[in-house]
Amino acid sequence: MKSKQHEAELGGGATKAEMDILQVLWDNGPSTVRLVNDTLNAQKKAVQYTSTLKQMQVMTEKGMLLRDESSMKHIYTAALDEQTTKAQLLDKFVDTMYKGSPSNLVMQLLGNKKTSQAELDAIRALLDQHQNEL
Amino acid sequence: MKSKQHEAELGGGATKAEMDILQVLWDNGPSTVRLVNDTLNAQKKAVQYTSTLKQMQVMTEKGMLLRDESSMKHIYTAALDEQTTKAQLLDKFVDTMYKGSPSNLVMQLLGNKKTSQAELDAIRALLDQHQNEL
DNA sequence: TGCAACGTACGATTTTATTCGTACCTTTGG
DNA sequence: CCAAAGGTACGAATAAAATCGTACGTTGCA
Repeated sequence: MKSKQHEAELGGGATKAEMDILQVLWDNGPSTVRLVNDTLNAQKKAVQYTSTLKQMQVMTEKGMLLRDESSMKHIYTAALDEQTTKAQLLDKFVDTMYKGSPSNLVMQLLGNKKTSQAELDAIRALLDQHQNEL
Repeated sequence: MKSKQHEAELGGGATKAEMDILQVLWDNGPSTVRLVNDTLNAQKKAVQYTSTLKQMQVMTEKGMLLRDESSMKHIYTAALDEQTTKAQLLDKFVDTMYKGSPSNLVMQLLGNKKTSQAELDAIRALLDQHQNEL
């Protein structure tokens, strides 16, 4: 017996290297390892082709990626879409950092010097819009 | 030559175990390893005293914690306060997950089923209040 | 046809992060 | 005085994440 093998992960996991790969797949759509690796390297992340390959194979085993092996050049796709995944991660972030309270996070955001006035206006607009949709 | 020894970390780091310890220190103020360890165990995290000790020693080396060794029972303090640290982590989170745009994060929050109406109201109130303070 | 280019599989290594065991020092009560 | 309780130091064992090297199969084309 192992400990937990896998089970679609995410919601709990996704390491830095994994997120980098997921982001490329979300941005480019279904891709080959070659494309993902080239993209990563173009982004300043020096990494060997086989490292990316291995990483993606592992992610596939974990259920984070789906693989079409009908042709020799396997095509990978992120199992979950960007929004769903990020919503889960944000949720976890809010839980651990802000005791599960989104408003606490916003409070932090407001006090953050780096949040520009334009951003604040945008946030307010979003809130207004959301209000109207109810 | 190593690779980078340390340099006050944070802004880049802080693993799960480290965050747990920091949170205890923020909640309780300067504490002994004993108190931190007891707190962690009370919180369901079963961990040996020496594990917590070692972890805190490593964190001290990294500059994340400050240690007063004037008495035999060393007293540890988080090097950075809670708000500052969390602001940095939030900043990083927004950068990597929302291309640096806080409003994108809020958009996600609004679409998140788990964000209650009460939370939304609270967020609006915060925004109004913030507006008035300008 | 034969070889260079390009792919995948996979074991092994390296690097971090975590957890502990053991040795040894200090304080305190009987 | 000395043993028990409670501290710190530190090497080492585990676990988890990330990176590569090497072996080997497939395809295109000179």
